[in-house]
Amino acid sequence: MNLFRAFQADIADIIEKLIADGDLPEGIDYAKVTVEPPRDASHGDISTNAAMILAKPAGKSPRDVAVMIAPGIEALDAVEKVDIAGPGFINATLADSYWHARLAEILKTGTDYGNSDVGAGEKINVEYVSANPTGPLHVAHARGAVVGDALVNLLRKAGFDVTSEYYINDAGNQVDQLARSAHLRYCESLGDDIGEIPDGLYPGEYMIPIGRELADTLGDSLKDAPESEWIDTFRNIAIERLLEQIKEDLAALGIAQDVYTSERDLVAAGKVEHVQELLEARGLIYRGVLEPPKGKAAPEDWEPREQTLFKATEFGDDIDRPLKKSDGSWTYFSNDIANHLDKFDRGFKTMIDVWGADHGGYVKRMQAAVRAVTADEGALDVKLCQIVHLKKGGEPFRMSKRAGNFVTLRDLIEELGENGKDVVRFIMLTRKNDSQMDFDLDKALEQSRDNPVFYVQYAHARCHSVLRNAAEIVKAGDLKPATLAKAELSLLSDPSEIEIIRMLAGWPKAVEAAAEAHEPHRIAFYLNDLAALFHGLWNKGKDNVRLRFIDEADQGATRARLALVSGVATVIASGLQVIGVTPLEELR
RNA sequence: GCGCCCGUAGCUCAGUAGGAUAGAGCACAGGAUUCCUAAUCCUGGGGCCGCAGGUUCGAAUCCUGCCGGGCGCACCA
Repeated sequence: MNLFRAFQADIADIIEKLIADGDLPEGIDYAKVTVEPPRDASHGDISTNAAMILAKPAGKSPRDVAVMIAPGIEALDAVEKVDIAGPGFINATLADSYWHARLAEILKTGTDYGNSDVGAGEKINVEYVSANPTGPLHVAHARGAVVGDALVNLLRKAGFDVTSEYYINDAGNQVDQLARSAHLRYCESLGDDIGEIPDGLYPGEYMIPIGRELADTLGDSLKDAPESEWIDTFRNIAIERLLEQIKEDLAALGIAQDVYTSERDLVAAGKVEHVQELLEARGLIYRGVLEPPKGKAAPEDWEPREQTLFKATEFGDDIDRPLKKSDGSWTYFSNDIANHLDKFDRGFKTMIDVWGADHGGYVKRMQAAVRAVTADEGALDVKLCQIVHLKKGGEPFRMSKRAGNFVTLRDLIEELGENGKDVVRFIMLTRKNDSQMDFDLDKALEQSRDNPVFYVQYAHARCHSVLRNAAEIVKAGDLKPATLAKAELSLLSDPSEIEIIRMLAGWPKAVEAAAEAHEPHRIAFYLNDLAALFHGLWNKGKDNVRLRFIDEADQGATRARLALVSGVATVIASGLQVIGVTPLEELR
């Protein structure tokens, strides 16, 4: 349970009572009343803006309103003291016993701590990666993959019913070029000298084994045959093989989407026509000619052409958008509308797409289309992931012979060694998605404060190290969280101990806030802060023997502190689960 | 030329859906190991939150206009 939400409900009750008693006007709006942790810990544990929100409609000063509300808060069991401060904040300090109860709750709940029901089982679709099946994944895809996958975990923890999805762009010109590339490699495998790979085809060496397989299974009969005789087969096989590779790459990051939707299947099933009918029926389609783009970006071959256009401008886009190419075939945009309508038809009113920043110009029109086609019942949120600059020792990093100039995802993970998956996943979440990011391979492997992956893992390992060492004093069976929860937790009274429990108890709120904002990076930052607090407490034990976790002379205090340590380990593990990183119990 | 994103300490970045005296790491200057991993911690200096207006009890956060950087700009995917 998010404790701030609980207090918010308490305060709502207090306000209702004041209304009933005639102290506050009937029908006063207190929806904007919030309960939050104060920025400055010296202001107590929880803080509400209630008095400032209610002052104006109540026709009183914030202070007067605060004076009315404060006694009700003070009467709550958990509250030790209440202050009115600043412009009208009501601050409450909670009793230590309240925090002890939270710690016990954490230990009993385990890594499920932080699970929430704010999602209320609402269905959400998260589409991510969706890379064209024309080559292996590269680093740019890795960020979107991690952000998408962590977002899925996060939303699930917050109580949403999440489906993760990959949209396969297996229709259109580029997969025909893929088929031709495969045919070229097929000919090569049969002994032809193919020379330079022509412009527009895929030159990567990853096409070679596909050509060989086609030669092995199909023989040489299609070598000089007209394209129409082989293109379907070649395209299908090539897509299938590359999709297998992509899935392997994703698996190396610990990712496997629930649903793979094929663009080609959607088209074949007539979904695009369905989109057209729907938009037609709503009067959102017309034949027209677009203005040429202004300024220097105008293409030289531009000429006025009549096209089938969607009235995207009615939904906030800058210009109306073509649904059909000048040759009458569907645009990618049309197919993608069908993709989103299909998701809506499957029951997803909230859809999230994770895209690369180079698709930024596409956001408005897709959101416009989703609104149009769902009659405003569906909503699309797009998370744009900015560029990742890969570095090594401060210098730009390039390698890869496999895929032209790009570093593949596989290269990246291999370069990072046995914990490559965990390192990539954590580092990719150390920036918010729309900030550019430098990813330094050397730093990512460094064992120092500067490397957040290590720093958090170290805190977790340190907890377990303490618990291992404690086994010499406390019976192993008594080290289980459920048993530690029954320790005399009131012995945890030092401010720095309470401070850590306060941080741990803030975990559910952190989860809810991150989930509602669709921002998984917040989890990584929370964990870094928690780790810092724990390392700090650990070191305080150097000067102050009383703060050491293990005290051979005092079994009771030791058990209480071990409960705290176990709670820290639990919450770190819970957070790492969201990020998709395996918590380590030992580092070496 | 238009649209989107970004602009916070010397550097890299957070800033909890508008809250109180704007934070962290790195770097820099000091300090802490008879003691659960010093792989860590503590202390210090450092800021016109790009600029200028506006909205209100209150703005780094919301609105408008500029400045600077990135991305994208019929029918490609």
